[in-house]
Amino acid sequence: MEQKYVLENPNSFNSIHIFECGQCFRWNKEEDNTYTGIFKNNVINVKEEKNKIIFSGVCENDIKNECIRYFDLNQDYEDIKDKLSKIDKYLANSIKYGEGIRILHQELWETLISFIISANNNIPRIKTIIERICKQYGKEIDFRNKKYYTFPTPEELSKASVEDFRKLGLGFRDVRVYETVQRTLNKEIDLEKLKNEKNVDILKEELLKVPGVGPKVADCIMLFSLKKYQVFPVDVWVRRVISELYFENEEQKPKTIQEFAKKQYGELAGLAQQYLFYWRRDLV
DNA sequence: ATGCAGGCGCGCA
DNA sequence: TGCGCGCCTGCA
Repeated sequence: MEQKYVLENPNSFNSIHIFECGQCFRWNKEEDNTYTGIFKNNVINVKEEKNKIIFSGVCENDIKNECIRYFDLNQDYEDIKDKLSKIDKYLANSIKYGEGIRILHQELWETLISFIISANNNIPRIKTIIERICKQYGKEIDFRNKKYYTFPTPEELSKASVEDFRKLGLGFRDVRVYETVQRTLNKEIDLEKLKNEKNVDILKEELLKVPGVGPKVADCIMLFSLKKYQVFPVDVWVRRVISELYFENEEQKPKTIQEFAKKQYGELAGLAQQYLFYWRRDLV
């Protein structure tokens, strides 16, 4: 049965900015320019109308609570943008460009596997691979005469062999994902412990032990799932944009970029990263 | 066709 | 500790 939640007078909410800024892989644009996506066991359609956002879909629990958490609706993005815009004109400019960005609160397990798959990969292919995994191992949910598939739990994914992953197109990431599933099942990787770890340095150290998780992937997981707004993932685009804007286009090392970001943007560096990334990647 | 895409893991100094 | 290199795959 379909549920509905209407957010009145939203601020800082733009579907394109949110779903196309590179943080998520399972939201797709519909013919009518709304977006439909799936998180946990929820299939949600997001529709923007004048002065309101309409969330509708099939939800295990209360759709309002699910959306408030997932879309970070209790966070004051106007305040965040004000603070960041004062830092420098480049950031202010990119914030104007991606004013409706929000950092989604995505499930740790899905984020972990998705970003292991993202390594040395491109977004269309990442999305295709994830859809294949979900269709093969997730649970089916019907919504408006279409079938959607949940992201498989560790138990569900444990049915896949390395060869199965290879057939789904993971390439050399097959062993990494397989190993991660196994280690999660035997509790060598403890998802709950990771969720509860407050210290970002310890958290990163733990994430780096996971096969297929290097510095960049670990940062993405911390920002996109564990709400660590201070971490600043450095991918090729961020490296490019920071080098161009602040280092006279001289390509800097990731380490230099991170040190710079911490100094320049402080505790909200991760948010700054999203605005800069979205702005720069959209230029091409 | 060859290079490249939101890196990682390995081997070597 | 820090570097260089190879890697599945699909697409331009």
